[in-house]
Formats: sequence, structure tokens, C-alpha cells
Amino acid sequence: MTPRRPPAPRTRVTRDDWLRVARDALVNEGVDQVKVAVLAQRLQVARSSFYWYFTDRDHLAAALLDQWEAHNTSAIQERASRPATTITEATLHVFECWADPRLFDVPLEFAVRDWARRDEAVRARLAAADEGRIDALAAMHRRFGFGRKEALVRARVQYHSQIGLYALGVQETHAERLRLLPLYLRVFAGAEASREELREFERFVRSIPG
Amino acid sequence: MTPRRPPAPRTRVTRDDWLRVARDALVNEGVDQVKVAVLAQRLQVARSSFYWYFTDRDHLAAALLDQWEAHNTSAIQERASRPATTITEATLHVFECWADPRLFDVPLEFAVRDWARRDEAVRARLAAADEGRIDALAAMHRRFGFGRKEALVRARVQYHSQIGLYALGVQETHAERLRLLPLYLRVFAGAEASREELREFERFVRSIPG
DNA sequence: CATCTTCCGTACAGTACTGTACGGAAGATG
DNA sequence: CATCTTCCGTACAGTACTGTACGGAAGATG
Repeated sequence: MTPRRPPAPRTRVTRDDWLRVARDALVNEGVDQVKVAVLAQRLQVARSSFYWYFTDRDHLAAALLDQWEAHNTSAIQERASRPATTITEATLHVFECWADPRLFDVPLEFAVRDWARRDEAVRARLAAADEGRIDALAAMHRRFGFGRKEALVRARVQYHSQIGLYALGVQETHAERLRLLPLYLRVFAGAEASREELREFERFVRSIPG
Repeated sequence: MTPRRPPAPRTRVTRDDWLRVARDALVNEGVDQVKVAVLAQRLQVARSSFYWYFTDRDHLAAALLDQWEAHNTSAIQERASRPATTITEATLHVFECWADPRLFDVPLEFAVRDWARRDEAVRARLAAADEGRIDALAAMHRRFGFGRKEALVRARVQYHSQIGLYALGVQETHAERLRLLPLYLRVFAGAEASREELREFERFVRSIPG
């Protein structure tokens, strides 16, 4: 009846493989391009494998969102709440998130933001995340004597500015980042960083691989 | 042969109609959802009408980009180069762009940014636009005595912060915007705005319809 | 090594699009 | 009012996807 097939190398893939290529497609091509057929081709496997791990496309989308939330949301809050003796030192702690791609997955963050603009449920999750992050930054400023309103404004400016920087897709080198650092701190923190604080941050930046 | 059709109301559409629904689809659903079949249905017309005005989808995409460039790029540069006696007054001029949706089409701006993340040619046009806008803001700061480096940083912070604010999809009311205005100015311009300047901007905001 | 479980290849049915061909309707023009 | 031009309806061919059905391969298990 059915002619015997050649032994075939049998490239099996895991659920994580599907998630990984889905994340890449989301980041590089947008949520509309996260297509089962396309991912299957990239994984060199039949689409039916997908339907073993996920019920449908919506199920995959939910899994991608869970991954984003678990990774990016805590990074900022952790750094913002870390003990510091000056506002500039505290601000530099937060800067570590922006400097180290392992702490904050920028491409994924923006893919989710694009996605949110077209999906009500995603939008709600994202708004909650933004609020939590800004609250953490505002609390940080308040610990260094800023009033409630000014702390909120400074938190917003800092967060918006960073998100905006990413939104523009600016590719600053580490060198330029360090060169302009004192000026950024003057604007964001309203104070001058000490030599030691700057040196400490520079050490951190140099320790980032890549 | 062919049975006579009922007279049919004949809803004809123009090239601008196609562009309008395409813009709306781009803004609300992303470039991947700008589909001839969908737009035709929204216009209640056959798809063949589209192919009368445009050669294909790519041609429509180019027309959308032209429209964006013509509208949004000049608004900021015009306000940034307008004469002013203080840095706060100059900054408030630029703020008019962010306050008045007629001057700067925010939804379209962000739809184009999403699009650029996935399309090389769009990315290049967007990068050129960003650079031109920031240059205009930096030149504005230099006119008020800031050094070259600090003028650039202040231009960036202001522009990035605004783009970031939009990226977050923050919906500030005019009232809140006005309430926090002096604080934003202190951060961006590094100076206090005069009562008269604030009152002038408030008048502008109140004159915006809607 | 017989059976069980996990995963995937193939095939099918259905949907949603793109672009082309062509004829004809309706208004514009002399 | 005959002809011309502009635009659109219908029909067709082709492509790219989604989700389901089912059988079977390959490793896991006793």
C-alpha cells in the first residue's frame, strides 16, 4: 500500500524550540508573522508537531506573553529598590538595566509594545507593567527627598526617555554612553555624580560580555 | 446572455478614500493588516477599484509613507526654530506639537515606527527624520547658551521622552498636562518658566478643539 | 521483546488573501 | 446623442495559511 519511506533523520523539536522561533518571529517580524506554517519550516518539521504542544495560535501567543512578563518586569523594580546613598548612585543602579541586555530584553519589550497597540488584552498587561515600573522609580526619587509630584515627574521622564530611546532604535556605543553619562545624570537626577560613582558604573559596563 | 443587474447604488470611491482607510488600518492594526481585500470591504467596493488607482500593495505602502513624511516631519522643526526670548518659551513652542494632534499625527507616527522595525527602507527614512528633528531641538538649545554636548543631550532627552511617552500610550488630560508643566520645564529646559509664558501656553492648549 | 507513549509526516478541507482579465455601467465631452 | 474615459463588478487562477484526522515511527517501559 504505502511505499516504505526512507529512514529520515527525524529532527524532533521541543516546546521550547517552538517558543524560541516564535519569539524571534515576534521580535523581528511582528505578531502577525508568527505563523505556524512559517515556524514549522524554520524548524524543519511538520506543522502537526506544533499542534501537539499547543492547542492553537492563541495558546502560543499567551505563552509568549508569560515569558515576557516573567523576564522584564522584575529587572527594573529590583534595581530601583536597591539601597543607595545618593540619588545619582540610585539612578546608576537603574541604568544597569539599560546597559545590560541580559537584564532587560529590549527587542522583546518592543515587540510586545507593538502587539499591545492592536490587542486589548495585551494592552492591559502592558499598562500594568508600565505603572509598576514607574511607581518603583518614583519611590526611589522620594527616598532622596523629592516631593511626591516631582518624584513622579522625574520617574516618568527617566522611564519615558529610556523607552523613547529604544523606540528610536538609537544604537549608542558603550563609549558614547559613558561620555554623556554625567550629563544624563544631571538631567535625570538633578545632581552631579561623584567620581567614584561614575567609576563604579564604568566597571559594571565593562563587565558586560559582548 | 448575462441577466440584467439591478441598478445598484454605485458607491464610487476616490484614491484618497483608499489612502484614508489604508492609513486607518496601518494605524490601528499594523502594516500587515493593510490588505486590499479588507479595505475594499470597508469601502463597500470591489477590489478591482484598488488596482485602478494603485499598481499593487507596495505602491500603496509608498503613498502612505509619503503622506507621513509630508505631515509630521516639518511640524517639530518649524516650532523649534521659531524665535523666542527664553529657553522655556522656546521649549513651550515645541510642546505645542505634542499638545495639538493637528500638528503631529501621533498614531501615524507610531504605526510607521512599528513598520520600520521590520522594513529596511522604512527604517532608513525614519532614522533620517529622527536625526533632523533632534538636530533642530539641539540648535534651539544652543541658541540659549548650552554647550554643544549638553544641547545635544537635552535635545535627545526631550525628544526621547516625548516619543517614550507616546510609546507608553499614556493618556494625559490637558488639565494634568498643565499642572505638571512647570516641573517638566524645569527638567527639560533646566530653568523656571515665567507666569506669562505658562499663561500663554495655557491659552494655546485651550484653543485646541476637542 | 511486546506494548505504550510521544511525537511527527501526510493528506484533506476550508479560509483568506493577491493580482489579472474583461466587459460594462455611468458620467464627461464634443 | 454618439463616443470616450473612468471606474468597478464578476470571474478566474494561484498562493499561503489554519486546524483536523490518522497512521506510523521511534524511543520508553515493564
